[in-house]
Amino acid sequence: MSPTSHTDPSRLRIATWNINSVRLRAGLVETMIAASGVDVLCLQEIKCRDGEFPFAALQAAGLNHIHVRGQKGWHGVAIASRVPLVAVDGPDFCRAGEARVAAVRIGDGAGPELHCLYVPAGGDEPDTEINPKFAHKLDFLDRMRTHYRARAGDSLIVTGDINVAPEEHDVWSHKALLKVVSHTPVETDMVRAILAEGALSDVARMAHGPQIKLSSWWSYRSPDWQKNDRGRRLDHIWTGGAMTSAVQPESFSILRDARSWDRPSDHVPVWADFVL
DNA sequence: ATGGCCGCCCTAGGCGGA
Repeated sequence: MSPTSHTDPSRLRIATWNINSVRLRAGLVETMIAASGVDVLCLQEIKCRDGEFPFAALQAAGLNHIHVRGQKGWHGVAIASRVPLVAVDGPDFCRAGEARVAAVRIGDGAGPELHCLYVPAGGDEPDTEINPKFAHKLDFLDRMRTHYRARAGDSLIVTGDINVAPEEHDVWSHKALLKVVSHTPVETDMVRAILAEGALSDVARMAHGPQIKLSSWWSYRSPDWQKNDRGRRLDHIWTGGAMTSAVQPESFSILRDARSWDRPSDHVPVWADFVL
């Protein structure tokens, strides 16, 4: 099992998890909070309206401050926290007007800014001429690039389901996935540019270097996800400015066990600790 | 690589996920 709750009040454990319906999996969210000792939880694909969010379940688990950006049936993101949050206007990355960005300041308003993102998956064909979903994904990523470039040096924590596995060892087979949406060169180059121009650090690779295989998502279609272990690292925690020295890379964790829970999400939780 | 699965919706096949 993974590290459990910690006692240092200045240390915040911040997690991201694509939950694939928060109403269906409110119980798993409670289990995850207990298993991880998480203080701030960023959720994607909540698949509900704001008022349908399972506030009581998260509050029962101690996350009393909740910011929801929902929509009916699809997409939707939320941030739930043990410490106070101040909601801020999130950057406008989505030209389709979908609920894919939630943004807060952690604490009383002077704390770092935290972004919870759900980047469009992009459909099947990695060709903007024939696949509008892929064009939408690239547009979303390009808006991210422009935004984070302008904010290089700011105190930022950027989390979420980025839907891109940017490095060779972020997929089970680099060669096999070069033409598969999530690992095509146009996408991986874009993510590298966002990180470089925004002076953002990828906490997973701060912790593990470039050579270790890491995954946070395994397809539902696999008859046995563990047997072939054909995963991809789609879920990310990036730091900017002072947050790059505030993060404790050795705390970085992927809760792989969660993929074997009863009726699991196809993504598992990812977290890291921050000393603020 | 594929599609084997999964969850949503004015309940049933279509859409989206990645």
